[in-house]
Amino acid sequence: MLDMANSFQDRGAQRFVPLNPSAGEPSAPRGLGGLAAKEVSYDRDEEIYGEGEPSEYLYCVRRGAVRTFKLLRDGRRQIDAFHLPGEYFGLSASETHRLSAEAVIDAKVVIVKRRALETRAMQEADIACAMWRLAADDLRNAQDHMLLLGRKNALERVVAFLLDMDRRLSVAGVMALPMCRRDIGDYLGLTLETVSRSLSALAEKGALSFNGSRQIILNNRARLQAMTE
Amino acid sequence: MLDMANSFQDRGAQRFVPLNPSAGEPSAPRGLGGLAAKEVSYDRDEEIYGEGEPSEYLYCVRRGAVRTFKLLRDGRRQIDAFHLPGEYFGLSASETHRLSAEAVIDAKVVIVKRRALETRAMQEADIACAMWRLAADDLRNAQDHMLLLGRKNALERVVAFLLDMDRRLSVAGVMALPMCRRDIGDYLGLTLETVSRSLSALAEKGALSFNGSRQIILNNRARLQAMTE
DNA sequence: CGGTGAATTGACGCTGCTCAATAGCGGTGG
DNA sequence: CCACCGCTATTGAGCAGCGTCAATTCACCG
Repeated sequence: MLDMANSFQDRGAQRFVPLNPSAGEPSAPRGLGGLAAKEVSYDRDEEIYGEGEPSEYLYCVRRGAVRTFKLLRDGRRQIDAFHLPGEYFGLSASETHRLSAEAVIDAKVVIVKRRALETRAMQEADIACAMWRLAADDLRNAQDHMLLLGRKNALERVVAFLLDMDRRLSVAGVMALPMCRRDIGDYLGLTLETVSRSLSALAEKGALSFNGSRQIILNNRARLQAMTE
Repeated sequence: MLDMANSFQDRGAQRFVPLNPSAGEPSAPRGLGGLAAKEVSYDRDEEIYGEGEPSEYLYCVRRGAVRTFKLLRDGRRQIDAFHLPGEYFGLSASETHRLSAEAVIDAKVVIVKRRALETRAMQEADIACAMWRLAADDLRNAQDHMLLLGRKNALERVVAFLLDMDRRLSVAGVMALPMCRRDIGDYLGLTLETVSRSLSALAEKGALSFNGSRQIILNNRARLQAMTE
């Protein structure tokens, strides 16, 4: 069960709040505060929900990766966030989704009925506080990302992305990106070509090493960090 | 007192959630859920709080306008949001502010101690839900703004800004902008010159009329709306 | 009126986009 | 096992939209 002891303390990224700490159960995990949960699988590029649809669940990524995004009528896409194992998404305060969600690669997610969550939240302040924290964590990420989209140049954006992904999914110093260059571009407000060129430039400078186009090793995190501030 | 009856219904923008519906009281308004509140005044461009400082209050704009923003080391600025009368800001889930806040013009704000709010929230789910809604509304705005910053061109950005401001502060079809072109640019991820040029182009096309550089009348809202979708 | 900060407008240049060609990589089947 | 195919990524050339720098002009206030 979700640890509520410090609901108001600064606790860092949401992914460290386990939906189901006794992980590994195949299906019907106990879920948030004992609420019924269900596991669902999605294929690569499969839609999880669409913008405008009723918002019925809170989702937690178990395996794979998910992108949430918005589209303009002519097809321009802005990816809001990538959601990796352990992270929550899809809980909206409005009745309908304000974003669409798709699996970046084959993914498993755990879902909890929003209605049940809200009912519990009206009774138990702990649950309501946890929901507040989820929204607040998303908001913080969004604020950082607005600075990136509004004021950083291409290289700074790519470096920020790499450092974020490195922190969230590196194993033994190697990150295996689940998403393609177009996804990265649509997240960073760039084209896939500009992303590719920026990565090549960083590799050229020795700031990173490739192990195939999606496996990347950062060679000097502190120096990269200084490039985005 | 904040209406809690429909805490989980889709209720639109946060500014319609009155902190103190019996407005007009000069000082010490009753505030959120009966919590002690205090009124504070700030001069134009005065700092309300800085990024990194402890987050101690929830703020509600009573008069004037407030900008919240982030800075890069070299001075590039991204304005996160403008906060107009009736709107809340400054409540962070973390212990420290992730944004800075300044008065755009002379402003009065009502403040409520965060500690008191959180104490109440742990007891009353209503309060916690209201806090969730505040964060969720901010998040929704941030998501829309990321699409704007990442994928819209200069003209589309300026049109989106005008429609938003028109909705939030127009009186009898006329909006009196409290902020300068630089503020608008830093909000839209543009330079002040590009903002000025876009406004001139719109006036040239007859889409809007000026009454001095900061008083603007939109002439065809539906057509403008179609330009940003 | 005159002064000061804000806004407009112009000329020019650069960053990142567009369009296009090529190279790499992973999966599939002969 | 390797040849092939399709998708992804890289790289190049040219261009355009927005930024930069600079010169006026405008609006507000003493």
